[in-house]
Amino acid sequence: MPLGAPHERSDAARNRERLLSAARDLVAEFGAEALTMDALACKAHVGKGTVFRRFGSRAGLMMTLLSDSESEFQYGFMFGPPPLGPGAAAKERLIAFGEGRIYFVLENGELLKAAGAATRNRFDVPATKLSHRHMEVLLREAGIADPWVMAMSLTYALDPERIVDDVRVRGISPTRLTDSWRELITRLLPAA
Amino acid sequence: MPLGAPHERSDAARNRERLLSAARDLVAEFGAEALTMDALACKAHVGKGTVFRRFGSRAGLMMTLLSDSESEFQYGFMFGPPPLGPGAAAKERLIAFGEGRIYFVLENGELLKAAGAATRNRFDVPATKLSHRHMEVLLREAGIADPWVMAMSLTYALDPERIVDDVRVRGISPTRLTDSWRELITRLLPAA
DNA sequence: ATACTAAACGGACTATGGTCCGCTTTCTAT
DNA sequence: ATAGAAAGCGGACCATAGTCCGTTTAGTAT
Repeated sequence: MPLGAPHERSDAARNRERLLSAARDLVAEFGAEALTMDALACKAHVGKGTVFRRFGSRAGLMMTLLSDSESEFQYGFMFGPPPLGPGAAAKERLIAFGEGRIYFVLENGELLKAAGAATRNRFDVPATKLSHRHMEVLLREAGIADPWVMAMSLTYALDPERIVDDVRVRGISPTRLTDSWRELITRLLPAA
Repeated sequence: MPLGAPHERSDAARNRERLLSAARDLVAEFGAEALTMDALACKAHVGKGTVFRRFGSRAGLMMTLLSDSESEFQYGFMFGPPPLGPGAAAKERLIAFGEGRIYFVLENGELLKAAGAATRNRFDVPATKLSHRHMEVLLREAGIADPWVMAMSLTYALDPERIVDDVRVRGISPTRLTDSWRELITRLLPAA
């Protein structure tokens, strides 16, 4: 909760816990795809309006559910050891970032797809902004002319829907994805 | 209509015309985003079931609406003059393809976004498959190790939602997009 | 303790994509 | 012309995300 928030009312806190717990149960049992807001409200013994006030939307709920694992990955590329974290060359860090991202998506794919779908402006997701900014900085360091736009191209190349569907629908192995990502970054940033 | 189709009944043909005409009117007047299937059925004086039998889904309708301009673009990169069409080097053709695609998306953005949204497996869209295949062939010709996967990365980099939002929401000029695409392909395929 | 206020609550309501199925129309074979 | 079959039709119906607003409740000031 943001600083300066006046005080969270006790009933609000209680309902938030109920909702998160019920949501985790439902996702564990039936998968994120199958979670409906009505079912969640019902299972948490809470009104539907409460669900939406708390999370804003289905996508917001999914992002909340993701935030722990997401924070962990973010910590990894911002403060962790090289080659993912600081200390390695931009090229190595980008390769490691893409590989990490691909495995992260494959672990949390359902949640990520659900968080991205039905969100206008997927880019408004804070985690997406942070990833984009990270790649932008590395690309600038590596001498790319328009790092902002290039980072956007790479962001979409790592789109959760793309990764999940490649692997689960089109039968591409994760290794092929990471190998191809490595080839992409290697050719994009040859000077090392 | 595909060969071997037994015969299109006259009432079916009449309703198809009515629907297409009504759909074009609605898109022209209110934009593709705002088109609802109920409104379309009503305006065409046709039942809702008829709309869905004809087009399958909202996305299917949008694809039908797109098919003329899409065919034109497809013709351009398959049979048209170089550098877009055959006769130029793979690298030049890829650069031209991306540029053409970016402008095509900016002209038909609403329809394309509407066609892609709400479609599971965006990749099932035939036009997308064709574009992917085209890039795959060019990438193989240029010596990319896994052209299928790389073509998928580039497909997502040219995602309609991405292009439209970059330009219309995030204020990036089309020129920056095409310049960055050129940089991407140039670095990706240096041997020319 | 009481009264007051702002926040939270809940569930009926709306919007919209998509499905279902009994009825109608067109075509064809006789 | 007639009858039968297959295709087409329409709109009631369903599922689900998201909104609205009158009611309840937790904190606070007296």
